[in-house]
Amino acid sequence: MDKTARRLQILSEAREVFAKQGYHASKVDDIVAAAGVARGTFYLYFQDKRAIFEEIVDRMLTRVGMSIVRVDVERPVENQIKENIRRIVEVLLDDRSTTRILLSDARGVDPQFDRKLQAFMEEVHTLMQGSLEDGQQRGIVRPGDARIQALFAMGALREMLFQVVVRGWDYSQEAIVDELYSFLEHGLLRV
Amino acid sequence: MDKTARRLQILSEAREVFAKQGYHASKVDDIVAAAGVARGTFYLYFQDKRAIFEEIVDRMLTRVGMSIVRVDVERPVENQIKENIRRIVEVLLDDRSTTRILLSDARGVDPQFDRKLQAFMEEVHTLMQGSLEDGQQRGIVRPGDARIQALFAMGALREMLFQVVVRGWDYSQEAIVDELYSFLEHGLLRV
Amino acid sequence: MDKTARRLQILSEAREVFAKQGYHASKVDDIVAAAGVARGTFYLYFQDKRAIFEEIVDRMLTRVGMSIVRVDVERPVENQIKENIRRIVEVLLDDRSTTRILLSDARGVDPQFDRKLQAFMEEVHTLMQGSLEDGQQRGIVRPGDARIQALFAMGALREMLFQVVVRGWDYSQEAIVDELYSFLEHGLLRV
Amino acid sequence: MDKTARRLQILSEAREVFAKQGYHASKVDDIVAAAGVARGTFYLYFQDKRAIFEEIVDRMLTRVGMSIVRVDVERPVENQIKENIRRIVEVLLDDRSTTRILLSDARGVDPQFDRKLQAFMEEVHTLMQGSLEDGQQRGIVRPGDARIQALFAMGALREMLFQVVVRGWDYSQEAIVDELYSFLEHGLLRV
DNA sequence: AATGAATGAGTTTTCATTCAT
DNA sequence: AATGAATGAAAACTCATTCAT
Repeated sequence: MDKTARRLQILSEAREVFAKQGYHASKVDDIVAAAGVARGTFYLYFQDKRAIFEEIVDRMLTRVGMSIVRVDVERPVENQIKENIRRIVEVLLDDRSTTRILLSDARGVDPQFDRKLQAFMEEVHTLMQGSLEDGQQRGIVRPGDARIQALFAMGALREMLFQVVVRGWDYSQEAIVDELYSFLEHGLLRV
Repeated sequence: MDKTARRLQILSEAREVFAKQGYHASKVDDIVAAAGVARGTFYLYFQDKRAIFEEIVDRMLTRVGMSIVRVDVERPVENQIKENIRRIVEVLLDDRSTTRILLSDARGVDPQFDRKLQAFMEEVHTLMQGSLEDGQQRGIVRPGDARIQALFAMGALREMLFQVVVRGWDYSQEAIVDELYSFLEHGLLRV
Repeated sequence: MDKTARRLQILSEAREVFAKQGYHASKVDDIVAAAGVARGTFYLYFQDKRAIFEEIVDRMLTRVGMSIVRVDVERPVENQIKENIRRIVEVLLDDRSTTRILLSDARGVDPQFDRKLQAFMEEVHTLMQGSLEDGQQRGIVRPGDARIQALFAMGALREMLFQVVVRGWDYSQEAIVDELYSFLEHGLLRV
Repeated sequence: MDKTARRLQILSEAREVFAKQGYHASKVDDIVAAAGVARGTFYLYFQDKRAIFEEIVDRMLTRVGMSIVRVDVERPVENQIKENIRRIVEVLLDDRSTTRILLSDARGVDPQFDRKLQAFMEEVHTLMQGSLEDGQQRGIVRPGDARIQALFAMGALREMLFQVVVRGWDYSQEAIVDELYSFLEHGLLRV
């Protein structure tokens, strides 16, 4: 087994351990036991427990970040928004363990890590807010505080994914996207 | 200082410590230092670190739980929903430290605690889902999967409170309720 | 046993352990076993192993430093030099364990510690060199490179104390001082 | 590269590493990195870390030992003493890295090694003491405790070499020998 | 009731050494 | 002979909890 494969293997086992027990309850011993390697081997590939956790999360953040495409206001916006949601959901569902980590151990690992995560969320939020403001000018998005609109959309998505990934709700990617989009479209009250 | 007062004082200081640093980063030392009592004294009033954390959260969960009033389908529903949101937000904003704890250390304290928190959220969720289903039958709530509608509403509220309480966004209780209600009412796309 | 006493006790036991085994071979476990306390207790009083070692050495360096009195060139110099040697020897023989540490583990503990020790030795050296240069001007000290003269004197003293303290040579303080002084006075060849 | 050359190369690189960082701070990793060989290769040539260190020191001790010539009391003694000093200094300055090791990591590597070093020093010391006692009988050396005279001479030499090799003082071999000899001849006080 | 010194189980981390390739 | 991945024993250090005063 070459270095890269071994590294990925440990990373992958660590992901499962973190997903199952959470960051603090996961001991390096649990990880190496899961990976079937000696304790020292772990430190051959990763600086420490925090580093491997960070790498797991970073990889996912990068993938999520890349899945988001800036909305082109020259073209129809609705579909682009829906596509963005679809891609984000796809990436997150593709690696449910990491998504579980992301949604559960979001805070409390350590202050520096908290800041990094917050920065990412703010970046996504800003991106989304921009799209919504564009949409408002073009009359596609309802007027109002776009910052909050973006926030609510993220909250709804987050909660949905949490249920699916952590609680095991059985919804397909398409169903999730449709439900979310429909919610964003009409709200829930008829009035 | 009598027993009850001393107990509350430690509880209160612990709340601040947990709110600021999170559960794991908060050491019993930090708590007793903040409360100005000896380490041993802490254990006269609380079983252990987990117990005081749980009590802080439990009290809040109880208050939130009590603030929710079952929607009476015989009377106009909209206002009752809005009132429920208003009361929940009021309770949560009234004790921002605990709310911060609730929204940050949601998981990872220990498996038993995680389950308790989950149970509460599910209870609220079920309650809300019931109201929405009532509303759907009475034509007030848009048709659709009420379970998901409830979820989205909770996610939006949760995210909003997180920003206000953790990130320091400056919104009044009234503004929060209005924004949320308006979002629930119309969604964000105009279409 | 109050905090100060306990601290001193651990310090004292650590001194013996370091003196007997050297810094690197001395484990924190050895120290706490010698002191008859639990491992955690050690860390209650000292930051870490390096800190207690440094404190032991620092205390001695301070005492040695204070035992050195600047030579007053207005008064007869010989006696003052002899008195300085006497006092240094007295301090060092008074705590043979620490002296053993000082002469054995002089280097290799860690770079920062090495620098501190070197700085002290240079200070003593400079002081001595100054005295010798005064002495040369007053015709009491043989002409020559005072820097080297000071160095040789220190080397001779160091070696003598090493034998007495580490190898167990049986010389009284007075004998040591006399032998050293006599050596400084006449050298060893008759020519 | 044949076995002997490879062995010498590793030995030589290890010497530099030990000289720079001291025994304990030098990791096998540092040595193999410096030598440009794989970790396993190191163990093909040397039993363990202690063995290579010991060999480096042993070689030097052998050379120093061989450089010392027993003083022939039938011939003029002074020159023979000076020649001995000269040769010792020559050998030690010829390999400054090892000399640095010898003067710095004098103790603390491990008990057995400490004993070996001590044995060597005692041998040299005994040799020198013998010469001085001869010299005393022939009226060339000042009367007194020859054991201590030998010790002081060694201390002075040791300190001088330490400054030159570790602190970088710039003295030629000849200057070192002259200064030391002159010190041994007259001491430093005029009286 | 209160104190705070003491405890020691539990974790992380390092690094000399081995061994399959 | 050489490699370097893997090993695991050995240390250091933390901190929730206890208990004698």
